[in-house]
Amino acid sequence: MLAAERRDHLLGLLAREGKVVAKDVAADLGISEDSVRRDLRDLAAEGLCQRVYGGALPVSPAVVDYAARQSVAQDGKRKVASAAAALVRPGGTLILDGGTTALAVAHALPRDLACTVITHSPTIAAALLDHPQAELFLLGGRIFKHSAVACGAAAVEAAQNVSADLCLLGVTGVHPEAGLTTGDAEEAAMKRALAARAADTYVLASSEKIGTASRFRVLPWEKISGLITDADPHDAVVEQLKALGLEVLSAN
Amino acid sequence: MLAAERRDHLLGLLAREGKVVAKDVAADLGISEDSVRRDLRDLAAEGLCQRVYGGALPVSPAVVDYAARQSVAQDGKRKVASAAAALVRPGGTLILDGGTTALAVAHALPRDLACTVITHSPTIAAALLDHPQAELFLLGGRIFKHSAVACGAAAVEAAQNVSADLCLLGVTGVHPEAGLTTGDAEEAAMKRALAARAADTYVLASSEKIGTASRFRVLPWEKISGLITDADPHDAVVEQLKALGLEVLSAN
DNA sequence: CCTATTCTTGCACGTTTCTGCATGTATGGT
DNA sequence: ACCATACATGCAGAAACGTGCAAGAATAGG
Repeated sequence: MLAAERRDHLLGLLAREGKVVAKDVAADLGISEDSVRRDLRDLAAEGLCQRVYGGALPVSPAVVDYAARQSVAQDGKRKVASAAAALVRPGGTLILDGGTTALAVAHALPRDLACTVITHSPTIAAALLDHPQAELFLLGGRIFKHSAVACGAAAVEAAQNVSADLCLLGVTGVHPEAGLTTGDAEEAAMKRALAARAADTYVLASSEKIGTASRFRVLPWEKISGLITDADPHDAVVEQLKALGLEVLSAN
Repeated sequence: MLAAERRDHLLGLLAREGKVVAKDVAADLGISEDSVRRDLRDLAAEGLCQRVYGGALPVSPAVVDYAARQSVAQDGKRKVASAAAALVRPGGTLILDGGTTALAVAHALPRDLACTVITHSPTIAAALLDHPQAELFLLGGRIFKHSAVACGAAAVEAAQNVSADLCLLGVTGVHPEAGLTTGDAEEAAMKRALAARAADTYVLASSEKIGTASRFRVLPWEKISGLITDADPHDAVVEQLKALGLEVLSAN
């Protein structure tokens, strides 16, 4: 029995029966309950199920679909996400960008944290629906399919009407010379609009983004408060960034 | 029996029957009354029910509506949804309301239909992400957790800037005298705003909604083009609606 | 091809959480 | 005022949980 088989089996059960009981599955498949629990824990960490005492329940289909397609669960992203989640203060207002790293942040937020979350990503909004204390505000606009977020003039305009303590921004490239970059001009504009509405802006970038550049500049270094990454603090590029005066928070 | 299942069962009872009697539930599920009381206490602490001597009552129509919608996923909605999906013309613009019936419509739309979909539901937006030919426009605003849609002043305002050929509206009650109703005032206002922006508005109502009324009026009969339901066309209430001049499309 | 390392899996242990019962108290009806 | 029922609390057994550990499998490196 391969681990991937177990995972599929569990996801199948969740889809077909709406629940999974750890004990039953263990008996059915002839494996230990510990393995089932471990699998469920991992699936829950990826946002593919909701862990409950005794087993697990499905999360909303939209979230599952999306999370299954993207690999939210890469270790680097998870580390960055929990470091970022630690910056969110109870009662504060948070602007959360789209993208898988930001989605990981949403999953890393404590379930009963009382805060306001502003986002242009329907996926992130869906992921936070079960946070009873969280106030959600969705920025509307034309949906860009490849990144599944609202962008464009309407979204940027909607962003003008909010303000927040903290903005967590995902980018696809962090390069000492090219700066913070992303692959789409509309997305870059949207990120700029979001960052402009927060007192502090931190950029999330798992290690593979460090030292790379995409096509469109998002922001100059001066506009951001810091960078959160799991890259080695003594990495050459990271050292360069620090030399530019950038605060680098290590997520490890 | 998982704790979460008991919770769902209780919420379902609250929604369907409007009350829960601790003793009866304990007998039905074969668990102790103490467990039921504990669950009800927890639900009340989360604001999902109102604890009374001997059991519990629903706290607000909106919550009840949502819990009920969560628990049911029946055939009727699918029938209504595919009948509604057939109204959508290629190249057209569709306003899709939130709610599970509307979500079913989203799933019923052909995968490569070229059309523009405007919605205030992040869930529906997420469901349509894999329709490559569909243009999506999301109306933003404060997210109402109970129904997982954007409502409130910002959302209504955003709706003013769109227009469409067709609006498909879900409601929780269709009653000859009370009209089209739903459980939450903000949702009702949002639905009104959506309907006002479309040339044609059709109301989706699976059979169990027919003849029932919720607390808030959405629209008068004159404002809608027709009703799509899987109820028996010779049902007494349906006949009454037809007598009012309403076009009733049978989904079967 | 062999060895070292990492990963996975199941087991054992201590800890936490749940659940039903028993007791005493509070509530509502008669 | 009385009684039946519902309630809160404490308790104990059971179930589920997390963690550390060791044996085996898979992988990487020589």
